[in-house]
Amino acid sequence: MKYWMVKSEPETYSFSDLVRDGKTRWDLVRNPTARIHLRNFEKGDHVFIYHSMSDKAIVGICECIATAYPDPADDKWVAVDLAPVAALQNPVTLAAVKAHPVLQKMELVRQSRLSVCPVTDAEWAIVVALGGVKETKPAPPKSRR
DNA sequence: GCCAACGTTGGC
DNA sequence: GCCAACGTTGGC
Repeated sequence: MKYWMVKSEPETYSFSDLVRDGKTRWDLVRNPTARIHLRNFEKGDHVFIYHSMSDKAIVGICECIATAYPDPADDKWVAVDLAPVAALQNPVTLAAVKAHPVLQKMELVRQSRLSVCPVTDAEWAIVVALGGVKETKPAPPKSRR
């Protein structure tokens, strides 16, 4: 199993939107390097969600539930499907990442414009330890009678 | 195939 | 709002 990070502006699509939706198509990625990474997603890989711009923090974890397929909007590009796994209790901010001797070497810092990038096992463990993990369950079905 | 001009992303 | 970094476009 591999680890990844995808970025999104929370005003456009946030981790809480993903929790609400239960799963989502991660599409509209229009960068050649990001596409290479997306194509390497395997089912079961875990993925950090990073909120860019207004938040600038790693906020949650999701899982790849469908590997790359053509982006319905433009089949030159690809999409994957993601489902939420857990929120970070304390989002790990970009400032914290830059302040950490190991995390400051993350692709997130090295190439800030890349919207899909790999995360090493070591980086993953540190972020999870710093952030703490809170189970994110789909809303329980409403009892009806 | 090179490179200047322009566009986009995202941090500050 | 500015700018750095990177990508894309198009003239030559």
